[in-house]
Amino acid sequence: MAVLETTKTRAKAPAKRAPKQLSVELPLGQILDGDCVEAMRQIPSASIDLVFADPPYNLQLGGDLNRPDGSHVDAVTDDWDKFDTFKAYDDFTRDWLIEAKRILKPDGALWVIGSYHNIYRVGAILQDLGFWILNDIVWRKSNPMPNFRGTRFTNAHETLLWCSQGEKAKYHFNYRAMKTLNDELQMRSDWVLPICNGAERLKEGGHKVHPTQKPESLLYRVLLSTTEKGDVVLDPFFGTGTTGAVAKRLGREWIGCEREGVYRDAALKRIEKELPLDESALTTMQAGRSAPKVAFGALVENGYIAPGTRLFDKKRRWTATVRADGSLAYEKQTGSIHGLGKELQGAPSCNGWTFWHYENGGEVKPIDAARQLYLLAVED
Amino acid sequence: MAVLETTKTRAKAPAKRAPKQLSVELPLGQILDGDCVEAMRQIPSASIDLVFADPPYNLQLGGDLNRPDGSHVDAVTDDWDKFDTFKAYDDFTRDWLIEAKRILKPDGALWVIGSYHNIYRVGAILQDLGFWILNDIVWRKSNPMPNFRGTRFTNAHETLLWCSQGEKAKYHFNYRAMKTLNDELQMRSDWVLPICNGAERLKEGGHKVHPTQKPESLLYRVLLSTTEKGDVVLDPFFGTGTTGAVAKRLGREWIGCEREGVYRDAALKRIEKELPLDESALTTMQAGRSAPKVAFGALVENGYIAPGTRLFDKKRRWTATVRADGSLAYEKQTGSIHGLGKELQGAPSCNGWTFWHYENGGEVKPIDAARQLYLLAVED
DNA sequence: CTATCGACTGAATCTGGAT
DNA sequence: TATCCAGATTCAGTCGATA
Repeated sequence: MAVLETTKTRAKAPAKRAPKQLSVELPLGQILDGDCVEAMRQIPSASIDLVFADPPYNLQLGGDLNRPDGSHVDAVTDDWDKFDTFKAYDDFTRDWLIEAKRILKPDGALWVIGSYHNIYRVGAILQDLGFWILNDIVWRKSNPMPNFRGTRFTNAHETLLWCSQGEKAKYHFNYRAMKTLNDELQMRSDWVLPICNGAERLKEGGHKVHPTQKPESLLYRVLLSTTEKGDVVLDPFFGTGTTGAVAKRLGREWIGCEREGVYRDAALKRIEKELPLDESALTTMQAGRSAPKVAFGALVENGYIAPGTRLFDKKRRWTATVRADGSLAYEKQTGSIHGLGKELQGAPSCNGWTFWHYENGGEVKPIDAARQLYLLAVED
Repeated sequence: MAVLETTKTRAKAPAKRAPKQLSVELPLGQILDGDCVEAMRQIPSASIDLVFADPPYNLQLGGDLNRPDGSHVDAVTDDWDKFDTFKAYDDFTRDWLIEAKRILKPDGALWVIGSYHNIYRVGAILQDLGFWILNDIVWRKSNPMPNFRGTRFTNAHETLLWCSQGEKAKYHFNYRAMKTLNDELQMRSDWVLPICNGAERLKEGGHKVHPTQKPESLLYRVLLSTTEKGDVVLDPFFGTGTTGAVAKRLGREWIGCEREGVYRDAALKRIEKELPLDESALTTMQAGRSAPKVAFGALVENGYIAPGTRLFDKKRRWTATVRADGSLAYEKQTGSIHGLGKELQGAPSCNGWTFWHYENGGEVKPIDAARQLYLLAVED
């Protein structure tokens, strides 16, 4: 058993919310054998940063399914995916969600993935348990299996739910990292990713080891968006360990629960081979991630904006003067770049970085341009 | 009140399932005043082909929200979207779903649209009531409102559930029309459509009449995919009548329920102005809609494949002869293009159109190529 | 007449730390 | 718990005015 210091410095996690210097033993980098509810009972309360769950889908497939060319579709018919009634599936779902909620930190988060067969039940139950849905994410499959019989729309997506511990609970979202990943546009709730096949798909003797292996790109985005380096991620339905593999690569700690020995063996072998990204790659992500909190005063201190500089709004309705401490003065009013802009406009809020402009070499630029220059210099 | 003959000839509806020559009075082309559950009680059982419902989402919004430029976001704050608890919302949902199920024909279908705030509750409840989810459809908005605070993923989609009356119930799906609409690819479960704005958005004195008016393109696809001309469509949350307008355009009958007089008035005015597509346009759709069950015999009859032509599989394991009635002969075996292909391969099924090939001008082509030529000629 | 620019808007569960 | 205040934050599209 590894020993984990659960208290970490995290941007949005105030010290009062985190357990104080509580050393707890967590089975990091291990796959717990047996039923996931039993396994999770071994985990201390409020010790996990993220739970990612890919529970059985409760697929109610009828007879065999064949493609138009006669070949057989290898459907999910494993015993672990059989539930007699909605009631049985609901009970099962409630049980594991209750344990997941207990082991999560107050600012931890839950992800669940499912299809229309089960996700509506899972979603309603987790809301009943107090989880607060932050987004539902659509994984739009770029290469889904067609509907061979032409009886319905091609089932081309699956759904993920991202939840905090409750309505008022804190949570972590790496907004910048996601925006960067999406070519400087906000990341949307629909993600286009291919299904897991090719070299990534684990096979044994020509057959896929697990019927519903998830693509690593999916876990990559989940972990990058809602965890920090060093966070502990638990997957109650570990399967062949996609969560563990990506966690290891991204420098996150992981714990799995899995009943099937075949899956556990395959997962351990797979994760063993996985190499963590080196520090520099992770740091680059970190830089993209953390908010560039620059005080305007820092620009003045460092000579990017000289005291006495005249700042004005786009329409030059107001012209203010920069003071040595980084505050602005307009007639008798003074304040921060944000506060003064807000006052003058009578607006509920104002982003001073884009509101105020200055002249530089005959060019008019928002002061945000100076901030960018400063950031570039500081990051080197 | 109009009088409707509920028995119609419909491809997949066997006579035994439809009520026998039962004449019932339905308020076609009318908006029923008042609560939708009360209103639906006036509708006879098993008389409606399709229910499309856009219920309140129970958004549970907090305080005000401003855009980064300081402008105010006009949120949905109407009373009709306010529920005290999940329990209250669930009760409301169960009530209208029970009535919807009663008035639907045995082979009728239900569509519901919602967001993550409500759709998981709606989905679980309709499953509990025996509705059978056929697909969940993701409406991916091409122009959603951004997440102004950078706190979550852009909420860029809404979800629709398409359900039959039960696991074994029949339903209608215009596979061909959807495939045609999607450039000859199977229509997928994710639809990219813009939100409703511009000239389509109903306004009164510069303000939107309804806060959540749905785009007509969405209803167009719903009605075209799962109803026939002349079907009766009921919308329990009629609002400003998008369902009615599109139904009228597509030659479907419609019934609405709506409590708010302002919405009712706007809807009636709007639908009044709507013009039905003329018969020829609808017939063209009809042609696209019904399965292109081109009998292989028709190709033979019309000279696209001559009797006596030798057909063979790709690997030329078998070579069969086309007979005058469109059947094939291989040694002592005969059968349809599909049946014989299946027999020879010992496969559970076979698509004869792609299995069998013929030579034409030195080129080897699947007989599906001949079918395409035939379809092109017939459609003119 | 066209091109450009600015204002406006859409089902949104939309901050956080210090006092 | 309530209040205050510093700081951070938007995409696609329509429409009308201006050049």
